[in-house]
Amino acid sequence: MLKEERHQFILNEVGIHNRVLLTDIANLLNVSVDTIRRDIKELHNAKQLKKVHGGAISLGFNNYNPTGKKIYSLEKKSLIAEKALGLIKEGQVILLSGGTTNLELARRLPSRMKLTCFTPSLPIAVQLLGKSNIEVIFIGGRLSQDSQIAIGGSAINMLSDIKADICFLGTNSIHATEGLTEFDWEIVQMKKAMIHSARKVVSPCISEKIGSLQRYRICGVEEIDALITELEPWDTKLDAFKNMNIQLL
Amino acid sequence: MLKEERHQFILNEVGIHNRVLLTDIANLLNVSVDTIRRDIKELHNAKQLKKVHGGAISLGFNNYNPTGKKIYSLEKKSLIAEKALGLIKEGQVILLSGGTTNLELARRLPSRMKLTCFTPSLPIAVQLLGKSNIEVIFIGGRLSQDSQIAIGGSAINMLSDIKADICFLGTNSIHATEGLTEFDWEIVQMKKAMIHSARKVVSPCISEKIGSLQRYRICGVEEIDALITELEPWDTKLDAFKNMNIQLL
DNA sequence: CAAAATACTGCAAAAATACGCATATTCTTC
DNA sequence: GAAGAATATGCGTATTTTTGCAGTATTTTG
Repeated sequence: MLKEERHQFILNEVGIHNRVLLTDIANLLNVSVDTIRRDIKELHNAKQLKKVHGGAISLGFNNYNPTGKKIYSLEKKSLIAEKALGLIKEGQVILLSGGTTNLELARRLPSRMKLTCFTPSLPIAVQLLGKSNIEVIFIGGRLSQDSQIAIGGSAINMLSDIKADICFLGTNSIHATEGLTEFDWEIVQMKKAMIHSARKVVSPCISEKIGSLQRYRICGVEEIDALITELEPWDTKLDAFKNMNIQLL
Repeated sequence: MLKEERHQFILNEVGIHNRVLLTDIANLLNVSVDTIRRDIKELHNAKQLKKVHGGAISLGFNNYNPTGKKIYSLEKKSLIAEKALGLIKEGQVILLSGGTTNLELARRLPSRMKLTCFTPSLPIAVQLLGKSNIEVIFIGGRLSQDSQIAIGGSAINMLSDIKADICFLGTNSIHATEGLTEFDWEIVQMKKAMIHSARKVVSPCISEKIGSLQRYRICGVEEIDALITELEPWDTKLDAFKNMNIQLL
């Protein structure tokens, strides 16, 4: 492995987690701690990150994201993505809908776990293609310009041939009694199809979206198996979902 | 093997994998490491890649530059793309295979002409999605990591439902008597299917690729309707194709 | 404060590189 | 064509870079 590659890897990790541990990287890349230490020292001198005792941290966390609001949302999505990772097991077939939360999840999929991923989302496919351990299958069809996912009969048709282990179904709105709703009719059709193409449906959803309502209905809350939010399990926002035979993470 | 060929090969590898190891390339091409070292040094000075200890890495690896892939042979490819544009008419359905030349073509598609584009190529789809006048339909399927296009039965199946007006079929090698050939078997199957999915097949091809030969055959030269190169029509390299009932641009 | 974890230093082996030079190949020029 | 120039390639050797290891110093933590 080239030194340059290690540098890229470290910077990427720092970019995602905002911090890295010396020993973790050394284990991950199968090189000695000293090597990583030297790498981090170089990157520190090049002002690409900040060296600290035991590892390194991102130096531009506040500088990179100008609006404090967005950081917050991104942090939530990171949290959700990390929780979602725990549901995935080696060798599984997973189905990823579009959305930024799922994109965060895709970025974090571990690079040593063999997986098969189906997705109709262009940005997610691009992200996943960068990982050599993941077999990516794109659900083809007409591409929607604003959501960047494939829609239409052809895509739904392709979905009908799939039975994935888990579907991560990003959603715009979730409501305890009204269920999951969407703004776009075509996307609703896609998501309905995706639900039928997986044994287990998990919905990653930041708390802002809880309780909101859109024009069209995808399904009831009882049709999904788990809801992942950034909240702690005892948060009152989740009360409405608590006796609904649905896993809350 | 010519030096230019090696340079192309190296740049291609870097383009695909973002990195190359000196020793790998030397083994692959059966030349000494010194030769490759010198090649990489030249390419480094020409700012086509970045030389590092042990190999080389892509220039745009860490800068977030999704569009500016690589500038290799760009002028030639631009010329070809411009010529290809002349074949496209308002309202047509076009089918674009993968490859950097087609990517250039996609980038140049006029933003006022209504078009429907089918493609199995991830980067091309991303490019086209930016243009609001174009309806993009992605040919889904298993994504090949190297070529970033969808391959396999599912993709070929989807192609069988299409009859486009023109197919722009990028090719790795074209030979007057041996026809179009490819390195990868799966991609050959895709391209065969694409030929059958269009009324007219046009092959954009930079002159370096003329006369070269790969492992597997896609089709004979007589099966394509036009060949677009960056050369002038009277160039002697094209002599072999001149009495073959094929349009030369 | 003491134990554990982490950092630094010097060193040696291995790998990669630079350089000079001999040989082979290609390109000119006549 | 053929001689000569220019370029490209491969090999041996000296030099530099990288990397892991061991010993010692420093920081963290309970």
